[in-house]
Amino acid sequence: MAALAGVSISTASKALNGSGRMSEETRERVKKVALEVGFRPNALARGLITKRSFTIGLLTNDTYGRFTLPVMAGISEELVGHGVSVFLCAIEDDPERARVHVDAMLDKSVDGIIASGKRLDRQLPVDLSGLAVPVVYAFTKGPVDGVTLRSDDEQGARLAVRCLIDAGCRRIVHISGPKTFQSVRERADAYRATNDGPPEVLHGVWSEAWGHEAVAQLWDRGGDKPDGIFCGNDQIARGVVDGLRERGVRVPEDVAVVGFDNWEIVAAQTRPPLTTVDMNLRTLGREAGRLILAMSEGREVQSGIRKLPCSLVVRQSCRGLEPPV
Amino acid sequence: MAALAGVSISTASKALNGSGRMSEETRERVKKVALEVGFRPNALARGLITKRSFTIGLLTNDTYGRFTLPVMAGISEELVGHGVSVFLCAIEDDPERARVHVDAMLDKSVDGIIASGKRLDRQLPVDLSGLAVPVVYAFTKGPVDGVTLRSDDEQGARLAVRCLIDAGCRRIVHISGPKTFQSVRERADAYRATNDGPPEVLHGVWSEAWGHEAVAQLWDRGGDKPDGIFCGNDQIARGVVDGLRERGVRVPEDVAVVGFDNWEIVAAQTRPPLTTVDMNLRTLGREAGRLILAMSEGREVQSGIRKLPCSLVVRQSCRGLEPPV
DNA sequence: TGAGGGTGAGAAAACCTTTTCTCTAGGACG
DNA sequence: CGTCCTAGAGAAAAGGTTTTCTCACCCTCA
Repeated sequence: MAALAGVSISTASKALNGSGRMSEETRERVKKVALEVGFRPNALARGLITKRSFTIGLLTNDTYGRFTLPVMAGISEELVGHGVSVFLCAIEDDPERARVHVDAMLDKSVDGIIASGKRLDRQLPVDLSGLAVPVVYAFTKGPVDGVTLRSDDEQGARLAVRCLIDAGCRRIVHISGPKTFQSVRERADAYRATNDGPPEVLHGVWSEAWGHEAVAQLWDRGGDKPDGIFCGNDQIARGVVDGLRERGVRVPEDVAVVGFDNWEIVAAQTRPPLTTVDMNLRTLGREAGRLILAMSEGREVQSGIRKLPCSLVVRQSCRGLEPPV
Repeated sequence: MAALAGVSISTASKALNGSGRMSEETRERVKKVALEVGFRPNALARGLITKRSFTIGLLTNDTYGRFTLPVMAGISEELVGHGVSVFLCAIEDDPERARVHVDAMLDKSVDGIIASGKRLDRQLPVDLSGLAVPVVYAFTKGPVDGVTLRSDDEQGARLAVRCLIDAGCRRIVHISGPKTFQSVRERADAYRATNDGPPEVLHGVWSEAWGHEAVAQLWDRGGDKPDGIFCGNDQIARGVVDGLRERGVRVPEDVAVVGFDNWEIVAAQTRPPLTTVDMNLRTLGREAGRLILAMSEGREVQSGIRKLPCSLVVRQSCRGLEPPV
């Protein structure tokens, strides 16, 4: 113990924590010695008395980590500087597993829990309200009186449609996922509100195959072909782009395409690479971290839903405004 | 405190932990009361005295989580039943960040650290040897005297090549990633050893584009065309399959293709879906969990490298043996 | 009947901090 | 010269467990 190097345990503690009263000289001396011997206060003992463990839990049902991973990165980024570590608990959609994980976290007196998921309109299969610790819902549905963070899908969709319009598209079609998803409806609504031309929305599943098929539907029927396609996610967009290429339709010259999600592995590998909407999940994670920290420190945080803006990542499938010559 | 319901604190503790001496009746009574009042022993206090925090840290530099996520799932799956929670620390490749995370974990007295990564031949940018806690290296390079877990890439590659041979391929080419990767060399060696026909290995980068280009190289030159292609990973395989389809070559009828990684999002969405080698990372994670648990409990674990077998996931790009009629 | 042994259970120490309280000097002030 | 105040630092309690020690009691055996 660093106290061996001059002072009592209590004085040492106060010196290191900047509390208590003592001469500046004593304080400095203690700090110096602590540094020299590499003193590490035991977080368990500290937590026992301060009631703060500098630990939070992240609960998610997103198996692929497509959404959770960026969120996690943001949280961690925000919190590690405050000495807070994050428990990651992947509960598939199993209430039992969720319960076990939550119990384990509670046992460890986490300072807070962040619930995260893969859908904005589904709750995790576990009830987190009424827990003794604060909870933030990030990219998953929370209770009405909870603190919820989500992406602004309408704004993101507007971004996408505007990009197509700016690229000169006159007839834009929206190919999206199942209508049962709230985000699908929101994006479609924003599409309808932003689009100048005749609106047309095709619903299917979240797969490349559906993108293909949708293109087939559009091109095999008579009548006008679209010159711009706004896709509900990047997988669909990839299917669409592949489908178009196979038909000899050039992207973006003949038809411009915009995706949604900015899932690198899909968006960047598409030929041509996808222009797509990024939900800024990392930023969302940072914000979640900031909020849970505030709440765990007892600061009051306003409940309700916060929508964080999306941004557009311009690659080659839609270039938007031509650069001024 | 549950002790209010009958006995002293010490007796209660002993009753719940199955230690100490007391009548069976007392023990049962305490347990019953504890259950009724939902007694939760404080893990901090317990950890303070037992020197076990029931907490381990997972350190990874795998940003996409492609490898880490299954490993993590396995670890968690194995450990949650023992009441152990997992800190996930994503350090890009930043030694400074790694240091901070490791310090945070050490402060929290983790019972062990599992180091994980995205390459079998690269160490994490932080030195974990000489730490007071046990360390297991899972899917990343560890020190020679460390406990290391990895996939058996040679065996996996043999599986792939055999599948092609069984499908009747006479001329199999191996299209893989950069020669600087140890796994690339191992897979290539296994390919050469298993393949009957003339060996041909093409090295490039880990991308679909390279798969395309490799197909172009093979088909645009004169001479025999391969009838089987073993790819270094699924992204290359996807590029290859797409390239073949665009040339009107049928998969698997004309050319059978096998990938590596079983990265669902790529393998399952390819047309046709990829037959590919799965490294069983979840199992690897479970094993890592089992080992770190053993080590944290003081049980001796033999150091060295353990290779875990891969398995073949048969989809449609190579069907292997035709089913007996 | 008394000694010795075994059984059941509680007391208390220990784990490592933080925090509050107490104590000692020394200085200012009356 | 005595009193009061303050600065500086240590003593001790508290936090919730586990674990070792101790104690009381009853039973057995001589």
